[in-house]
Amino acid sequence: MDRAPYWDPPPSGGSAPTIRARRLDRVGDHPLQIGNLLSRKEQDELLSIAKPIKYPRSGMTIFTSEKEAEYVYVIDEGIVRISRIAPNGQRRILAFMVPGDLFGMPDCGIYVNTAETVSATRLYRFPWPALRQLLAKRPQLQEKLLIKLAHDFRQAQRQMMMLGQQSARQRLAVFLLDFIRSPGFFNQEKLQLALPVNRFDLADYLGTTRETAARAFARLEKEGLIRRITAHTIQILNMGGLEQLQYGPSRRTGSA
Amino acid sequence: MDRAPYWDPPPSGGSAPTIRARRLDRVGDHPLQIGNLLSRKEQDELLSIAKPIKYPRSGMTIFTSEKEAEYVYVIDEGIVRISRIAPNGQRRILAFMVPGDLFGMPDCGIYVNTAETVSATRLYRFPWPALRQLLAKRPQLQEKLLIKLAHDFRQAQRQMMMLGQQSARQRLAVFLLDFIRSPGFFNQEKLQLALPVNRFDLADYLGTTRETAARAFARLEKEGLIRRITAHTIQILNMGGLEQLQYGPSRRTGSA
DNA sequence: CGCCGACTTGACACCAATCAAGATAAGTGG
DNA sequence: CCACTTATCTTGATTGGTGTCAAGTCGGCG
Repeated sequence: MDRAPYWDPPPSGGSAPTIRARRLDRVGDHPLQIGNLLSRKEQDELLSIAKPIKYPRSGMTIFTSEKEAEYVYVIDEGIVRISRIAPNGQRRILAFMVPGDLFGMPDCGIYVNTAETVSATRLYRFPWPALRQLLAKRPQLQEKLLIKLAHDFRQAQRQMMMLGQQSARQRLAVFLLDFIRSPGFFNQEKLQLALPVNRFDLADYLGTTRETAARAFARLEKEGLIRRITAHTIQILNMGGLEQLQYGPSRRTGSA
Repeated sequence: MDRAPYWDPPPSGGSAPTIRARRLDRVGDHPLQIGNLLSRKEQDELLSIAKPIKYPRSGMTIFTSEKEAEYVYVIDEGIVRISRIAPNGQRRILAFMVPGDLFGMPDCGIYVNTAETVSATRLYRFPWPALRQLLAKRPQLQEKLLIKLAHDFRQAQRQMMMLGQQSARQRLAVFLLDFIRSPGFFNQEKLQLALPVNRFDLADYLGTTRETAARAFARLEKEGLIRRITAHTIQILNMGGLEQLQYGPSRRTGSA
């Protein structure tokens, strides 16, 4: 609140990627950050009520929806998927969270989503009552939480835009570009992208199926935009072409 | 913050409809409310920096994306649509806002969405700097803003679920049910629903086209769930049937 | 080497976008 | 009040993307 004209400095990467960039230019040597907004003093205060938790493997459950919400979490290392089950039983991944992201905000005291690890993860756990007390004492800290929330809100809106109006191929291109912009996944020299998620998670995130996701990969490859080294290692052959895809025709026939 | 176990009392209707319910049980006689969270004292404080603005007709622009964000708004009366234009030129309506809703939060000092009136509207306009100052002084007020934001965030997530995984007919059913739960639109005795939005806006909100929306209406009518009196007046014949639709098969073939 | 999971590709059916035309309602001028 | 115009909504025919089912391929691990 001492930098932006009115309110909102960009909480993380400038171009608002859906997979938010992992920031390496941390303020101090402290590991705790929330979207790179915190001052050193705020980090210390937060650390005093936080407990570090480790999840050594992927596929571990951090919390499930409908359960009583006692904690809120901030990622220090690793990737977490936030998902929800539709009334008809389908799973939908709402977001992949990366270091610096905050999740687990309760609604009427319970979690509304489910959080699971996608890779080995280290995170900070905050008891709600203690965090609320701290926020009440520190309006600036609360304001930064608000900024972070507003940012995540816009990410969700962006995802809404994508889900409703583009073909699976276009959505895949946007997804790849988001990851490319995130340091830690993309090797600039080899032009290789390391996808940390499998096709199943990818499909549930893009709102499609594994088969269609695979076909979208195949088509991008046939068009010369990418090359599949392995299923999780993608070489980018034509970055501009990928970027142009999202400006392409609106037509998403046969699609919802 | 004196009612819920930890944090989050439901900001408006209990079942979190996408079109949030207009609350008639206001705290006092003051017209200003934000999701029915504010105490009388907070209302007074907010009113002291707010200016009432009238938009007498529908289709009027309140602000457009990319423009410098000077104000934030709270609806007192009427309906506002929040939209964004995709890179390919398609418009998408992200939400319909009703009385008690807050919108216009800037990102890095500019608006990211466009807001236009759907009907004649009366709203309160807050200059950002003054509002920020007030929030810094009143942590409880800021907390309520945060609650409101978290609620809207979950609405967006809910919309994401819907957009990605259901057929146009199912999405229309959910949309109708949301409006039915909102007092002011649904006549309990006649079982008639007054839709304030035209097919164009409806289609852009549901992520489909006018034609498909019309066909979805036609099919619901043929199935005996609703009856079209006029294009904007719908009689509900089988409420339970509508509700069952959202639990229906996950299949959204030919759909994204 | 063989099993097993994840990924990929093919065939088919279906929903929805598009193009086009018709029907209904609303607004306008005589 | 009625003809005309216009906007909005609706329906039909066609086309294409995608879900589903099924089979095949690739890679890891014991």
